[in-house]
Amino acid sequence: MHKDITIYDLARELNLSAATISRALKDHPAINKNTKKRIVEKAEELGYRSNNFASNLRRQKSHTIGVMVHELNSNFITSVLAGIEKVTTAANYDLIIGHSSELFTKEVANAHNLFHKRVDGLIAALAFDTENLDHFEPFFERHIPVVFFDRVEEGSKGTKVTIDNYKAGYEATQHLIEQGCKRIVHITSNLKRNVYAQRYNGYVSALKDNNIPFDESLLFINDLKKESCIASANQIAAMHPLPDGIFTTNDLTAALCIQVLKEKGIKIPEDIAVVGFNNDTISIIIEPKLTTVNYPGIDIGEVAATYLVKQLKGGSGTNNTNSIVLKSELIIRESSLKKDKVQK
Amino acid sequence: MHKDITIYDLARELNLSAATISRALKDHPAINKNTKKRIVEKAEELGYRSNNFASNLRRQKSHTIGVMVHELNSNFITSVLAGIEKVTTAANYDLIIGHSSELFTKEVANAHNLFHKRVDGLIAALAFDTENLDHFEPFFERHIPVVFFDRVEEGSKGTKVTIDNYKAGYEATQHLIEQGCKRIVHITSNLKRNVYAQRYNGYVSALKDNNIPFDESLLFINDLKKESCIASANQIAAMHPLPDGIFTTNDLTAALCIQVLKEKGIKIPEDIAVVGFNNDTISIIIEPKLTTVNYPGIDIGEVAATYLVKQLKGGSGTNNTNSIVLKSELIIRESSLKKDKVQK
DNA sequence: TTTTAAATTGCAATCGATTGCAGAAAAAAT
DNA sequence: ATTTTTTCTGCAATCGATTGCAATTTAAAA
Repeated sequence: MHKDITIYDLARELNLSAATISRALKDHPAINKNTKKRIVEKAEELGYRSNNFASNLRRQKSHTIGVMVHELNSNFITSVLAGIEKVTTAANYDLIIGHSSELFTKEVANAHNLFHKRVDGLIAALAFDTENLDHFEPFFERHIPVVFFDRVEEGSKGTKVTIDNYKAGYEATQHLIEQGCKRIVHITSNLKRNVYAQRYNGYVSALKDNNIPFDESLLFINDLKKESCIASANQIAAMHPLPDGIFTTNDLTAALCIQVLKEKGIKIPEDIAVVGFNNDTISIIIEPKLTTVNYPGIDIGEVAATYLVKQLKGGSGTNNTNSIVLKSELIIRESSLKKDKVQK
Repeated sequence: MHKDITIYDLARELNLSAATISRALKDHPAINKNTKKRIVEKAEELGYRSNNFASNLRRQKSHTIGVMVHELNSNFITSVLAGIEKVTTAANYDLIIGHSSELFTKEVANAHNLFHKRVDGLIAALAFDTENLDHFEPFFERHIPVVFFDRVEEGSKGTKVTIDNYKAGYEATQHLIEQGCKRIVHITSNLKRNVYAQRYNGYVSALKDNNIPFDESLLFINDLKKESCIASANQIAAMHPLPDGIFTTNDLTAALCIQVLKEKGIKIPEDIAVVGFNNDTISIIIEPKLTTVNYPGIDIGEVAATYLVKQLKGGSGTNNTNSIVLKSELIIRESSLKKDKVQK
């Protein structure tokens, strides 16, 4: 059985004090260069690994950032994680990732767990059915900085990093209108979630600005699960007159709609033009390729992490309630082009 | 600023010793029931949270399991994670997830990090281009149990949880042959990785058993990146005579092939039947829907975690080199059905 | 009532790294 | 040669929970 080497072992070997070892290993300026070198070499030789628990206990810092996401299986989320990782790695923070599978209860459990783990800061996107932010209170109380992204609660404490979902929704709808659509379905979800609410608002505004009356029967709100989306698609296919455009709040929904509608002999985009949201992989697999809103996950992650790290290092006022809005863009592909031909 | 409550605070409040508090909170049998109740209530009241660092330091255990995966954005991996999570949560272990983005260097860094974090055990799938397992040596040396899944190194130490990739490859190929295919392409990757090698072996065996000569020009080995797969698909489309079947080692590759081939006017499955691997979401989005091998991620995760937890609790010999093989199955959809009509 | 056994609780050391302060040694200034 | 600085190192307490062993109290047995 391997025995772990501690700074005391190194101290004994080198006839120095543990204090000196400790300082040398963190490159403390007060330690002589030669001494430092000897220590580092010895540590290497004996395979020393510092004990985080001891260090964290003493310093009352975990040097760890908690990340709470609702799912892992989307381009968007993995991109966000990549962005976060890039920044936190550079800043020498560790990550603990918890995912809620879109369940409020699990989100609460994750929050408790990360709190218990004493993360120094938190980056979080809310679950689908999160009803309140009570589980974040312990963090707020102790001034542990929290940065929300994507799914955000408007009035809450903490920093928020989002895109302009209103604008994205407006542009998607406007694009459909420009393609000649007059009866545009919007499939979305729980309007309590900011992302859906704002995209919806954008959709409504675009209609209004183009003098198209809002028709409640064209609004579909479901839980975005596969079965629900297929059901919605079937409903749409059965409508008279048929809608001529669909704007969905994510790509899988759009893809499923396209699939169902095509099976019923409805032509995409000729009969119905479709616009999704997120720019996931399936948007280029589905046929026709999906017009969608590119949601820049990497940037979101980087910005959120950068901001959090800044707060952690700066030790500044942590209860500031900033909002950071990044740019998104409509990517136009075949699924919505009624008029122009696609540029290959 | 909130001050953290410690067992000493509780001890003072209740006129007890810290030892008693500690024991009561972990439900030690030697503590009187009433005392226990008082302590638990007080802890609740004051918002006590135990300090993991102190506990881990003292017990020399992190009560944490490290998970190393190559990617997060596949059905398979997220299913595995779900399976792992289910088991470890029940057994009261925490998880730290590291993903290598398929990079050997990052896998090494993750291993070091998890080692440094002193995980009690490890569950890992190798990265695409992992060349050796030296980075796992520190775990082996210290008898920290390691369970590999999916991407595995045949002769290595540690437990391995896989499916019978040979059989899966054989069945996929056999299915294509039964559909009348004679010139079957296999698109795969680095044959040093067990999963690819075994599927390839299954493919070769099935050909042999059906007296179809192996044709090297039908074997495509690439890095499975989007561009490479598209390139391969283009090559395939240009072949004379055209192949009549394709068996790919993952679903995205299959989907991209279908897309490219369809664009060239090649009919799927009439001209070329296609079988993928994994049963990712895109397999039902692509048109025609993709025949594929269902890779039971949840089961893999559960089995791997269960085995690891057993080792951790049991404290048994940890260097045993077991192999666990789970069942997989071919899911037949439209993309490969040349003969029979699809059952809707 | 005394003795023995069982049930509770406390003492004190331990895990390993960190850090304020003091002290020693070396270098620079007078 | 002495004083003043500067550089470097060590002492010892601290972070909070755990646990072997001893001590005390209470219950059961004799």
